[in-house]
Amino acid sequence: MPRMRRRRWKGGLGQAASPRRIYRFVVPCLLLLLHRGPSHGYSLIEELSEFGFGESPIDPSVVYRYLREMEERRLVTSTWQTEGGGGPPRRVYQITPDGDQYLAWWVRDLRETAKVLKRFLAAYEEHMEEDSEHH
Amino acid sequence: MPRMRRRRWKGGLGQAASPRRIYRFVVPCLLLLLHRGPSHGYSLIEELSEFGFGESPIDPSVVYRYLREMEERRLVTSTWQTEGGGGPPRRVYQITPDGDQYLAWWVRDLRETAKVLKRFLAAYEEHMEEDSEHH
DNA sequence: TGCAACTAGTGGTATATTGCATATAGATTA
DNA sequence: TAATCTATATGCAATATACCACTAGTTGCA
Repeated sequence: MPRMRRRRWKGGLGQAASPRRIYRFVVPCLLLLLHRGPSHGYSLIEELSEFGFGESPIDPSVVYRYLREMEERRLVTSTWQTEGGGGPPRRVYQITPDGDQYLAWWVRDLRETAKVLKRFLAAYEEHMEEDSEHH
Repeated sequence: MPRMRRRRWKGGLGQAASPRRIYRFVVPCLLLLLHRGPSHGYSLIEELSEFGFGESPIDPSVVYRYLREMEERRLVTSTWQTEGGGGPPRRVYQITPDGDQYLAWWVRDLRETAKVLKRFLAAYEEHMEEDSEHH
């Protein structure tokens, strides 16, 4: 995969950055990918596009950092894989039971976040309708 | 309203903090409230609970600071209101056309964010179903 | 009179998160 | 052999956010 171009993060201004609008959203994405099966950093970065990190790609350094952090916290374990597909050695990550639990916690939190968002958008639409009635 | 107790913000760990999981989410909330009509800081803080800032209340200083920032950027204007309901003077904010546009931009972005979230949660559920089938 | 709620701030510190630049190195291909 | 792809990092600075402490004045009530 060719080197991805990164977009500068701008708080509220400029272009949309939807997946990045949520704090640490990469973390549950990585955990879900790993729940589906062991994988290594570089491949995870590609797989992340599934969750919207395609349009505004995430910096690889962020991914590698989170993976190391998760390993420290025992959410994942890793082993080096040298032989096999060729290419430089890869660090292959695997999710742990702690990681499973943490993922479940994230899902609960994101469901709440989704509700909050939905409520806001509904309030916006409702207000705008009323507003246009007495234009 | 009695003084609100604040909960400590913890990146990913600990209790949920759903509305705060979204970057600067207070900003569009304030703009929507002001789009419904002029209001002052203290009252806006209370009204924010409508958007989920009730369970994990936001620090008033954050709100006041955003209001000033928005005024600098001409998204809102303010006037002092001394007479009327009594009590100390209030700075009453009103949204500008620029503020309207900015709110609309936010809504577009949040709709994207909502989609991303929905996609993630769907992927989680789908995977978990499959997973439990070959338990 | 004194306290609580109303109202609007400022200042400062600590921590989190991200973005960018850069280093390193094996493998493949032109 | 040079470029490019694969792969994994680290360090640093900019930005964001949270939280705490403090000031300062008004009104109403027990």
